[in-house]
Amino acid sequence: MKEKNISELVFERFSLYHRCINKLFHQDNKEITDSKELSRLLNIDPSLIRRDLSMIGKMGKRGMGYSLQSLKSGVEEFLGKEKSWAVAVVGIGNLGKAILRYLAYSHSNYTITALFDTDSDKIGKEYENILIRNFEHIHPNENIEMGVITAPSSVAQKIADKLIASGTKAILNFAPIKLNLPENIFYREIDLIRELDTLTGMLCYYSKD
Amino acid sequence: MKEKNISELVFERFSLYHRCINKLFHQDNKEITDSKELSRLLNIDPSLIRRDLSMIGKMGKRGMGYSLQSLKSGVEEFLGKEKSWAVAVVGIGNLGKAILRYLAYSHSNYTITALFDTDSDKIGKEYENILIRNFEHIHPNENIEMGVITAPSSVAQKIADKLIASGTKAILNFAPIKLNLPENIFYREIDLIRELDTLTGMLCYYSKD
DNA sequence: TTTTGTGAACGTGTTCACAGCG
DNA sequence: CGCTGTGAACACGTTCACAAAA
Repeated sequence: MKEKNISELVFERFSLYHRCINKLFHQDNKEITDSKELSRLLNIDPSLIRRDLSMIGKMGKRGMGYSLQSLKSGVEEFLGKEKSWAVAVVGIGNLGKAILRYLAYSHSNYTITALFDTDSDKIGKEYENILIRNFEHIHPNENIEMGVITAPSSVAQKIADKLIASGTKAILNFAPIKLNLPENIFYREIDLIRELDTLTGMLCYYSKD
Repeated sequence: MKEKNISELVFERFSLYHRCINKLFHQDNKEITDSKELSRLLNIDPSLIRRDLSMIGKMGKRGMGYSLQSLKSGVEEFLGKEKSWAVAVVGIGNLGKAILRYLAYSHSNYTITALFDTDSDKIGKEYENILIRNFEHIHPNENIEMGVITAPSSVAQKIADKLIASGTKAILNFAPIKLNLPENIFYREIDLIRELDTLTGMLCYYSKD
């Protein structure tokens, strides 16, 4: 695909860098930072931070650190934060509403442009001034850039297929089921039970004897 | 702490194994499976599955595969699924409600035993027959085994401190902020913006040229 | 001197390949 | 023979340690 392969872990950390840099710059009114400070704030090894940041160009000045101004713009360019992304939420239960409201009120670069559901009781209603539509009618050229699936597992695959048919290239799935997706779709999943199971598993294993 | 260190990744996969084994056993009424079948269903390399499963004892029969019955009980014991875990949810907004209802209706081994909030408008109300209490009054001996923080970042640290003071040993945090926690607390976090940022970052990076 | 940027070392997690057992 | 269980090889991610630059 491209010159250098970058792992998902790097993008995840960049999201943390982005949040941290913004806090230092806008809240604390700082002008510069260094890998040691970021390390302390994020609990990430300073040399890993330097390695990550060096991927977006030689951002730092030796002996000085990083200019927050230029670091911010570098990171924002890398993460695509200079543009607003059109997000569709499919499944307007409590979780869908939580995400909708969260994105609506925290000023992020994500804009909910469409809501869908499978439930005819919900279809036709509005939520936060956005009409809830039948997910069967997701049509091509919707310009959905990211789809968030918050519907039950039983319909998750159908929803994913519809989204992909409409041109969506990235999916965040909260349904606890393995989706069959083409290779070129970017995909992440969040699975509440898996998180809880991981915690209890560790509790059990590391607590006895 | 113990004889062999097991990575979080292993516990995460065991959660997937658990779900998959239950489907094969109870839904498909199968009696046996093998690493190849599990691999196909979960997209995990069969030798990794065998390695994982071998951690809970020699579960399989060479030439045959695994008895779903005994695999199920082995996995459930490993993940602590034989007992019910007392979960408190702190922050009863849409997200807290989503989790509460999800856990209430999907029969899992997690039971919400307490709800807390910081907002006096919500305190005193009930949700799904559970009283919402002031998080300041989380008291010792609550017997909260896991705490789920769905409150805003600004109060997340205070909540974590209260939970830990009451004896909670595991925390799942949805607030996008680094918590300071003692070493002996098991911790996971879910960060919506980080997930979206990771997707957009990959979209940007791998789509141009 | 301070802090970056990065090759090299290290550690962790996954896959290979096959011996061992049913 | 078929499939598990597992050492050995490999791949990937992180940390070390230091030369280079401000």
